Amino acid sequence: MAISFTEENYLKVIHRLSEATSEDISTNAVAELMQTKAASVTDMLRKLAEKGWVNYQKYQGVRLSPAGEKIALSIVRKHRLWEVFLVDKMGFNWDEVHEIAEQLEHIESDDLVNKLDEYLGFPKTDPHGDPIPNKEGVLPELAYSHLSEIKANKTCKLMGVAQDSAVFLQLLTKLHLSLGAKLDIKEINEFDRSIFVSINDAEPIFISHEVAKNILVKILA
Amino acid sequence: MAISFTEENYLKVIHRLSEATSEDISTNAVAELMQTKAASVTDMLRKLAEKGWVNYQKYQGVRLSPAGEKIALSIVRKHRLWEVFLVDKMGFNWDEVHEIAEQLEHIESDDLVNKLDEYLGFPKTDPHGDPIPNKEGVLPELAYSHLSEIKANKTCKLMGVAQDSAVFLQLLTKLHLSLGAKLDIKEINEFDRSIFVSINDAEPIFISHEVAKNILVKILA
DNA sequence: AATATTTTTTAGATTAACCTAAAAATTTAA
DNA sequence: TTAAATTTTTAGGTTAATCTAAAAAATATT
Repeated sequence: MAISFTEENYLKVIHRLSEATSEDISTNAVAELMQTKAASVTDMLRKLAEKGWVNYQKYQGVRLSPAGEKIALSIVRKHRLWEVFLVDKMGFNWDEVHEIAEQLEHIESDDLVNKLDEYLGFPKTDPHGDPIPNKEGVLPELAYSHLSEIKANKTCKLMGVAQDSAVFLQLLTKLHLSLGAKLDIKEINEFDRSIFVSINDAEPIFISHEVAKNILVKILA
Repeated sequence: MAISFTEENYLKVIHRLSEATSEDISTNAVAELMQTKAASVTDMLRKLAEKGWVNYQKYQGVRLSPAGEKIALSIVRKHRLWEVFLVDKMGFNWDEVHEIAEQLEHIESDDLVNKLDEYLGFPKTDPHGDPIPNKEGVLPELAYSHLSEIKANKTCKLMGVAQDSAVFLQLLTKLHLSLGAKLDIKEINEFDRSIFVSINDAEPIFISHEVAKNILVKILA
């Protein structure tokens, strides 16, 4: 069935919200991420339900149907593969690729997506550490922790970020925090939960709790 | 000023029609290429004129303004660069790339286009031999002849095609006619202007006038 | 439990891009 | 040079996606 860019974006947003909770997604939550009004969302949810991509009962919130989930995952797959392309092949920085990938994710050609996947060497994650669904829509489950939850004196590896905003990513870059970096938690300050951390064995630096919350790591030791 | 995909497609079509003639372009000609009705075209031409991208007086036909020409050339540039990418990097055949490039040509990022250009080695032509405008919108002028106009006993090189349809390109592939092939015109048949031509010194084959009309060549000797 | 607040939906408009049918202008032909 | 044919435009509608304002339902508070 034909699908518009707008419909794809709604499914993507509902998918994103669903990852964070097992509850039904509220109209307002969708409206906020779609940068539109609740009334517009109501209209669209009815339409998506008619097409069989979401389960929606008025006043009850919405969730993706299996068909809708499949579409959402294919968009996520395309978005993340294009991000890898933009960084690895085009030489963009990780904070520059989101908007372009938002456009590229709507290009329709299964053949192209799979060729791109192969060309990039079947990457498992995008430049922000987010997992890339495979051809069948299966998301590799990467159980990472938030840096803010790690105990002092632990060593871990920076595997991803919980936020793609350019300002956040640019801050990480300024702090020399990039994917794969080795992080030694030297000290956690009780006052505001800020931490001192050594990046790749360099002099420890100071990181706010807010930043640490958005950094995903794998514990090494 | 903001521009929609549809507006971009209209400008592209007007540009294409303008290349073939110095006359103003008729509403019907645009309608046919846009696969829409003349009434819709009239509406759009008025809008494009308001935005300053075309010069249009009712009943007088349309032509691109310098601003419109600039936009059209940037779309052509993107379309052709993406075609090179699809063939050279993704491994598509030349008859498979048009539809995908029709989508990719609307991706908006000057930065990406210029990085892509560099990544591809600043190609001068696309996989069909069509010239690629440079960053400034300047089209390298490639003065090619139609194979149908070449005299017997001449040698030439296949530089491009005058048509991108998949059926035509697939036929060329079956006949072993690909970009760069050396063509020796052995004989032109008076009956229907079909020709016998040897491709890369192989046994001469028979080619219809209709095919020859759509093949662009550079005369070697 | 009744009321107040918040959330969501409905009702009615708007805009872009399209359509059909009819009218007007232009071009072609007798 | 008038009439016929064609092309183009106008007039009036449709659909998708949005909006505002008001009504209805759900949730929270006293």
